[in-house]
Amino acid sequence: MRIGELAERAGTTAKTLRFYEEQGLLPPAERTPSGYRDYAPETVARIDFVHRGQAAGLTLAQIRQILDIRDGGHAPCEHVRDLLDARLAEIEQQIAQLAALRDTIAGLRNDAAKPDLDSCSPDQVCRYL
Amino acid sequence: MRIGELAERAGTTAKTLRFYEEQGLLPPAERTPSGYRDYAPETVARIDFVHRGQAAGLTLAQIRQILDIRDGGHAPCEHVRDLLDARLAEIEQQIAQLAALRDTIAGLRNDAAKPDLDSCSPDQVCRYL
DNA sequence: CTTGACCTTCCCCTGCACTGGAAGGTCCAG
DNA sequence: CTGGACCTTCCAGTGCAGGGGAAGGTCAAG
Repeated sequence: MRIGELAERAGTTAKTLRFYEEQGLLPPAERTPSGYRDYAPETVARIDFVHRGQAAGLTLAQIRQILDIRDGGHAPCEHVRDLLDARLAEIEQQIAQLAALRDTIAGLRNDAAKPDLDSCSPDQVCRYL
Repeated sequence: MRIGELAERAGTTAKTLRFYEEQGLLPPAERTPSGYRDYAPETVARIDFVHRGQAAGLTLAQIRQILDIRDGGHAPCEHVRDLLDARLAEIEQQIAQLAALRDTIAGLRNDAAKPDLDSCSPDQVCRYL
């Protein structure tokens, strides 16, 4: 299978697949005599795994780590569990930060709606901020 | 006031202030005869405004728009209100996406804890993903 | 007179995950 | 044999908000 077909089957682009190879997410592809990359059908599953990892919010570098462990013949379970736990903690923190930001902005927005603040003071940039 | 002092007073770095000038957030500074930038004390307030805008999650480009309007002699209130409203909507969406991602990951993590999945299947990369 | 702190411009680098485009090679149908 | 679809490598850029560091000018203290 050539790179274009693989890309289509895996729902991505040829450009991205070359990038993945460069980043070590895909092993260097076999080549036809004329130099075209030639992929085994199973490669689709590997790309799907990359996509699932991305859907879980992992970076390509983290996904690469998992694949490296697996390619080394080991089970990456513990590592993956740690990564997922770390992501969970990060996400909770991000949500908390965004919630705080939302409250801040909502407060600014509210203050601005007060009737006694109808005029903009000329010596400040903006009464909203 | 020279750039180093201004940076310290405003809680930032000289490098960043030159960057802000380049980006149009600060007007081109006055220069001493020897070419040093020379700032009026009020400049601190402008930089503080930039920081408040950032704290509200606005990009430098958006903050620049506000400053441009104000520098043009108009009140940027409506524009700022629209920006804040847009930010609020964005934040809500980001929170919702993160919450969904959190649930996804927590689900994966949970599945992995099931006792009947103790062994990693050798034909998949990882049972967690 | 020299040292050291400060300033100037200039260009490149960071992280993340790609994307665009140029110049050229290959393959198959008509 | 020609056209077009596909492939190759390599270089460069995207967005965001700066940071690093070189090469050189300026200023006040000792």
